[in-house]
Amino acid sequence: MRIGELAARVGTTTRTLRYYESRGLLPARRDAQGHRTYDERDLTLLRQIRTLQDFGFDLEETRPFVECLRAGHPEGDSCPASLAVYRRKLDELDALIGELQAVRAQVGAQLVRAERARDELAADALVPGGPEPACELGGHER
Amino acid sequence: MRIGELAARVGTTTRTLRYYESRGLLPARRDAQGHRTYDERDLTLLRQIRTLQDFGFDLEETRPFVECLRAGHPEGDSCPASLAVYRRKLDELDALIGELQAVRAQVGAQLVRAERARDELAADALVPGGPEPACELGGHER
DNA sequence: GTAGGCGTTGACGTCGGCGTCAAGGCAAGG
DNA sequence: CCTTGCCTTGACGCCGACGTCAACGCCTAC
Repeated sequence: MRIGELAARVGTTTRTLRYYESRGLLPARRDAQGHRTYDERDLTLLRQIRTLQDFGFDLEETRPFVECLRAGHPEGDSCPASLAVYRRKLDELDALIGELQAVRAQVGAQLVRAERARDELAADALVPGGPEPACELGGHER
Repeated sequence: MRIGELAARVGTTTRTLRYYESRGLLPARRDAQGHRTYDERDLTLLRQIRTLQDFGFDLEETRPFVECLRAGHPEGDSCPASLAVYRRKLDELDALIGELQAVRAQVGAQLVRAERARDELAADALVPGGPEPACELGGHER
């Protein structure tokens, strides 16, 4: 199988495969014409890389998985180094999610505050007598 | 106030202020020496930018807030355009947090699965008689 | 012969938000 | 006079994961 076919089979581009090779992640054999040649094993390696990439793993973080497969293990995560990457990623994700949730809360609060301020200004404009600055003790209507 | 002092007062760098100016976000007056000159209003604008940046807003997304302040409003989020940015950001954050939680769940599941597979292999190695493939009906000990 | 379709290497572009020089100006202080 | 310290503009570097273009080679089909 040549580079175009492999790329098509995993839904990526030839440029990407050449890039992986330049990073030493997915080296290729060459045929008589100097064309890159891949087999079914490379397909497995590439699928592993792409799956992790889809999860947001850095390319370097996929390396232990690829080496694990290349070492003959049935799964890319059958090796301690891969598990370590999993755990590190989980920590990163937890930290990031926590930060984002904090930011979300802050921005949400800002929006509520700003909308309330806007509505109060609008209400003031509708009442020519001016806004009621505070609510005195006892009933305030009539 | 010149650029170095302003930068120090908000805890950023002169390079950053010049970058903001190049983006048209924070233009500066010039003194007789051609040095950039800022006043307290610029300090307010800059603090608004930095606050939003810390929340993860793109520089372009801070522009409505800055223009709102420059238009004389008391707060950067006193204008509809700013509120729209808030809402868009909340949607983005919700989407992103959701994606990250989904990824977290997937990676967590992978880790559990891989660890279990590893432990089973280890247990097999400890039992020379070989692993018990399945649990037949009835008690299985003694 | 030639056009199409595959492959090759090399090199520059992209995105955002700056960091980091390089080379120079101008003013105050010793 | 010279140093120190602030400022100026201009330009390249960085990060990751490729996209895109250029110029070329080889094989096959018409």
